[in-house]
Amino acid sequence: MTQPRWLDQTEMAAWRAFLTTSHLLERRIEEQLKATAGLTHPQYEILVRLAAAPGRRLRMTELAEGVVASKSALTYQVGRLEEAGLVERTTCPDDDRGVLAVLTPAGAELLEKVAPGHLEIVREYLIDRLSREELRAMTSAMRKTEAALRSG
Amino acid sequence: MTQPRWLDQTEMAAWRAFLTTSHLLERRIEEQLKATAGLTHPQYEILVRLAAAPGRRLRMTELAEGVVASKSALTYQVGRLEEAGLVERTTCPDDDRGVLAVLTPAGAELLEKVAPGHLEIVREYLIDRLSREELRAMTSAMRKTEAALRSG
DNA sequence: CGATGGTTGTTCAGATTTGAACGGCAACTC
DNA sequence: GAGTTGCCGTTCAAATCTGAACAACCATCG
Repeated sequence: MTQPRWLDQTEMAAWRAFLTTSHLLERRIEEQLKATAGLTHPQYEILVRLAAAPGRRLRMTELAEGVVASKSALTYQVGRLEEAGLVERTTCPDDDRGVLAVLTPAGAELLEKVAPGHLEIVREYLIDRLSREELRAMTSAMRKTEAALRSG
Repeated sequence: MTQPRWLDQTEMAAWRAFLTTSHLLERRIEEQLKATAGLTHPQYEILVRLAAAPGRRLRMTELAEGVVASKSALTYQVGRLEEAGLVERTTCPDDDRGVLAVLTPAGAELLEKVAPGHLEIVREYLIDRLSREELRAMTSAMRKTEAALRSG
């Protein structure tokens, strides 16, 4: 029977600002990617993760955890990217259950073309507006929450 | 022909932490609300906004801006909430085009019942893990971005 | 008043997400 | 090595979101 602990004014302001801003920024990014490259944000993030992975390939499950998507959502999006020739599927040599998503040269090329415009948005609306101190504090805060959510 | 400005390591870490954490937290909140009240997060946010509004009512457009949803998504969700008896629709007295979404007593009651559990999650994973300084910095950062996105 | 342009909310088709159920394979035990 | 348990990715139906098109209404101006 713990007492409900409401958020005080400062805490609530922080939470509402975070919630609203993350949605607004998501919307802006989606708009930019769709206009520039015909990609959704989840699709772009898949390409980014693959590009950064050794051999430009990742197991579906790892990829899903990386981009924070459900297994079925990832299956769907990798299917779209495969149709577009940006990603290929290979069966995992070590584990016949597994599937490796592999970035194709065309995928890598598209990513290189699109990334600058995407990062420009991230800069324009978020990074460039923050002081070094705010940047540091935000990273620290986000990592604490991420760690807590990943472990649960 | 501006040179592409990549993010340095610190900046990229901040962005990735923000992106990942906002998705993880969203997922956790969705899970909690669905299990506790059968509500989606967007639906919960609609109830919150209405509860805080004068007369517990808001124009559809204002509501859509408040919760950061598209017009059609709001139409859909208000429809669900109306079916559940948590919200009612009234034509706006001032403007025959307008529709007022009004929180019903049942909606207010459900919100009071659900809010503590929801806020407990927000505390557990975000607010309570942040120092006062981090909280302040995050609010400041989010507000700058929000202002920039709202004005554009 | 009548015309024009902008706003409001809904509708619709198509795209995407969700979560449960499933078949196939791996790992471990006895 | 047969049995059991669990993981892997996909499939499916249902729910939700998106963006364009639309009808109804407001506001302004001549």
